[in-house]
Amino acid sequence: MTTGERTHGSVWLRPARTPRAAKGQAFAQDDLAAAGVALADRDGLDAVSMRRVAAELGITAMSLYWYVDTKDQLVELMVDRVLAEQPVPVGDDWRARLRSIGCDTLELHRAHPWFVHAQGRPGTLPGPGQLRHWDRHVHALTDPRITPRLAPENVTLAVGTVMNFVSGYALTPARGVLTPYAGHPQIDQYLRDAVLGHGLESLRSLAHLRHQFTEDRFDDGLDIVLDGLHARLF
Amino acid sequence: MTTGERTHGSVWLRPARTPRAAKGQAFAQDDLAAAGVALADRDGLDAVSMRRVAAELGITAMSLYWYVDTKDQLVELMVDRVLAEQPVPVGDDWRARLRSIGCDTLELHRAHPWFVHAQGRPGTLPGPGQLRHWDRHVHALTDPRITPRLAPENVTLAVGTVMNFVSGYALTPARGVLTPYAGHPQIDQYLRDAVLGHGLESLRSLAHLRHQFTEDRFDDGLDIVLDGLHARLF
DNA sequence: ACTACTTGCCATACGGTGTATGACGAAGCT
DNA sequence: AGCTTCGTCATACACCGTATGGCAAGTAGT
Repeated sequence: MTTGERTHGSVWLRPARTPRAAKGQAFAQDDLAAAGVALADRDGLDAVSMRRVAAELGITAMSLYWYVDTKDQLVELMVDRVLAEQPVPVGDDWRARLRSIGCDTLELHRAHPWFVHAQGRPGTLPGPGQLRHWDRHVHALTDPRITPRLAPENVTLAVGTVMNFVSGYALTPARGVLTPYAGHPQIDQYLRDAVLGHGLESLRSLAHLRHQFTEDRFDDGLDIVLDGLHARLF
Repeated sequence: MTTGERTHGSVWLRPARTPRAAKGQAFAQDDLAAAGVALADRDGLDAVSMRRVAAELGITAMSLYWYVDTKDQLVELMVDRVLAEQPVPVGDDWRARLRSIGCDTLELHRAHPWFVHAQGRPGTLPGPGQLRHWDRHVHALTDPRITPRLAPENVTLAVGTVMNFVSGYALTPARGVLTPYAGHPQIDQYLRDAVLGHGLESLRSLAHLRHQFTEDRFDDGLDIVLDGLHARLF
């Protein structure tokens, strides 16, 4: 115990820092998380560097290592902080509540576009915020006021399937790679040449291509998943 | 046209490099992509640096900028190369073919765990490999030998929903954050303390928690999505 | 054959990154 | 008083992406 043991694992396994609570300006881990989230929301995940987060707090980069072993642990804190503020699912039946979960999660991704890339890194552990988040989800589907009673393993299957769909949806930014360029002639030209030049018969019509890239049908996809859950689990 | 115009956009918009084809060792863009893919498969996406990719090819970092404007463009090439080798979907009906698409994509993610994080970066364009990949998918679902005829926008909806589910599934590595630690007493301790300490009633039983983290039910989730497509589109 | 230009590669340099090491004052306890 | 712990910091190192400019070899024009 003479020198600090380097966990090099999850933040949540670090021995808890008990701030003196009396003097000097000492931060909580959540302060670092808040600064990181603000930075990432504003300038993207790549803008989150130890030096910048530290500057945001008015200290230097190396001071952060008092609260955290590693930059990855800081990201872990950011992820947990964002999950902690997720609302509880609302609705009168399982379908409404699962839809609520899906929509809330989509909004999370819209508010924090970096989240999908920070989430679930290997070697991380669910923090208190994420555990509470999961607890809310499980509770929403096992609430006795909800009509059909589900086996526990099917609760996680239902939530997981919805979450997988939403995460996958959030992974492609701005829905359709083309949206920012829509109508740019150079890109139409490229696509036309590529499709025609390689004999891609099924993509022939550019209108069809546009569709492939551009469409934004989150609600339809979510309905499909909910229909599938209805057919298989309820 | 005196100096090189910096596109700072997609690789596919770069004026095509016409290799002398005669002398000196000149690479194709695909050679860079192959080196990058090999590196990422072996050591992860963070290990893909300009210097290392260059070393893999026996040249220096700056030489890569002859073939590519930016490291992001190199990643774009890697993504396209991986998509180009995807197999054509097999099966006798739409359901089998969509399942084939889902399973092939899952295998892609298993073989190239970095792919999910490299895919769909803003400002990128679908390359020839990805276009061919999409063409194969559209073809698989519009093949006249397949029983129900689908509206074009529903073809993309079906494929997109399956892909979103699979991508979301691939996003959490090693299925369940806990797998690598399974049974590690320190982690059981942490989880128990966290759940009990915060009064997370729905997560009370550790067995349940285990389930939440550990389960690997890709096939069930895919079946759910396919059921939903059946209910809504067919 | 001489020139002019293009191609492919490289050396150097700059500002940024994560973090290892060790020092430092201030506060608390004995 | 002395000692320990807390929180912060300065310095340093290896690595990163890439801007700039140079250089040898091959091609094209005359």
